[in-house]
Amino acid sequence: MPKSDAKTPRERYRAQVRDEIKTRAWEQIAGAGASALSLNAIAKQMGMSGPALYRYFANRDELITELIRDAYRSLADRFQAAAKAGASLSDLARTMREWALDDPQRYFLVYGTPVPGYQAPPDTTLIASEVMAVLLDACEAEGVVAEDPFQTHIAEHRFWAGDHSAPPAALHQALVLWTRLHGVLSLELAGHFTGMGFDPAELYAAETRSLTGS
Amino acid sequence: MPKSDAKTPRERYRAQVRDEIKTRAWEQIAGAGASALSLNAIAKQMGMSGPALYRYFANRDELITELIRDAYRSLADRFQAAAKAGASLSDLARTMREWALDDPQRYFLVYGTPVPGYQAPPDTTLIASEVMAVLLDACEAEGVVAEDPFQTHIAEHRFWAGDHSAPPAALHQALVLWTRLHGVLSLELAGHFTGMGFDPAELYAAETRSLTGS
DNA sequence: AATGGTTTGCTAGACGCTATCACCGGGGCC
DNA sequence: GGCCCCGGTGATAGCGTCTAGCAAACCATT
Repeated sequence: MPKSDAKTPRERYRAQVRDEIKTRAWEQIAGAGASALSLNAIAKQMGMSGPALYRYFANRDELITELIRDAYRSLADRFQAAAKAGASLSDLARTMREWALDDPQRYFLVYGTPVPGYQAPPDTTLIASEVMAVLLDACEAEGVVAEDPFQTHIAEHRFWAGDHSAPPAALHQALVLWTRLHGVLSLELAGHFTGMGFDPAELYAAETRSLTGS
Repeated sequence: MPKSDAKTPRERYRAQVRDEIKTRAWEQIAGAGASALSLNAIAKQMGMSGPALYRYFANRDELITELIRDAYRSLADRFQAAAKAGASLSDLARTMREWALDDPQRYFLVYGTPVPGYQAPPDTTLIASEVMAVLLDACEAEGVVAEDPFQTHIAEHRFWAGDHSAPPAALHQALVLWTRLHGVLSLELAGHFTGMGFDPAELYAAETRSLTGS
């Protein structure tokens, strides 16, 4: 985490301040959502006055973009760590849910409502493909999705899978895993299940079973 | 749509102005998202000056809440109309997607990232249960979900289904239909499929098939 | 037709936010 | 030591929500 590659002491200090700004930003976001992020408030919390922050981040968008990048990165890291530890498909599903529940606002920063004008920087889509690669590996190993006409379509449009060797059924399985888990998670985190009475974890587990054969 | 139940001409004018405000609000939201909604800008567009709007809506939150209510209502209306026309499960799924694609920001207003502090007014959850009731009817008629331990859990927590007579498997089917469709839709509308190459409609159709048996 | 209360819209302004400017002071570097 | 640049400050502009106070229009009643 320190990432202090020891260049000039100047740059170390700079990186340290940037990190603290991001930490405070996460605290604010966790409390009131990304839309309520106030650079002024962060500066005041850190004991310095408004414009000083702009020495470290050009504007609000750049800070948020950085936070999004970090969020993506943390998801990819967890996935790759799980994969390295020999995680099964249902382990990956569990990992996904734990990551989401750890910090719902972080989840929403990645998968939530986009700002119409906003364009994700290319490196985040690259990180997203790392996540997808882990999923593809696992699906190739233990996929159980049924045959479907969609698989002929996906076989002809497998650009997004890069040079991964997974068969069409595995591509289908990875997409479906992604969308189904996201469907349950996002509705749960958005609070659409509150007051309905059942346990979202059970539904999530059921969806996981439907994709792994228990 | 007019809803002009002819009371005093005063109230008719008032309702008319409120409607125009909401119309402009929808235009703004469609263009730049709900977070960019500016009451000032709406007022200027309508040829009146800022604070005059506050004669019609107490504050920004009240306006947005009203928009959310309208959005919910439009979804419920479409679903009930489809049901009255004898729609099948896959017809309902198609209805859902059309409603979402009609106005993505309207979809996000209902199902998107929530503001942490915000509490939905009770009548919106009531409208949500209308939607669910239509889904339950259809699932009871032609559900095909596999047996799963989740169904014993949902049988003991069927509070959300009200006094609907659907068996546990149908409850399960309705939930899964909802979450799976939402999973594909929200990722599609948020742009997470752009650049991947395949057609989201095909994936949506595949998910629909997985829940209706072609 | 005149009157009085209500409703509506206006301007002025308080306050917070992002963002940018010119202007210092102190620490690193030769 | 002397230079310079980096990081900080206050001032300022612009936009946002929202309150307060005032003039005019409206409506119902007498």
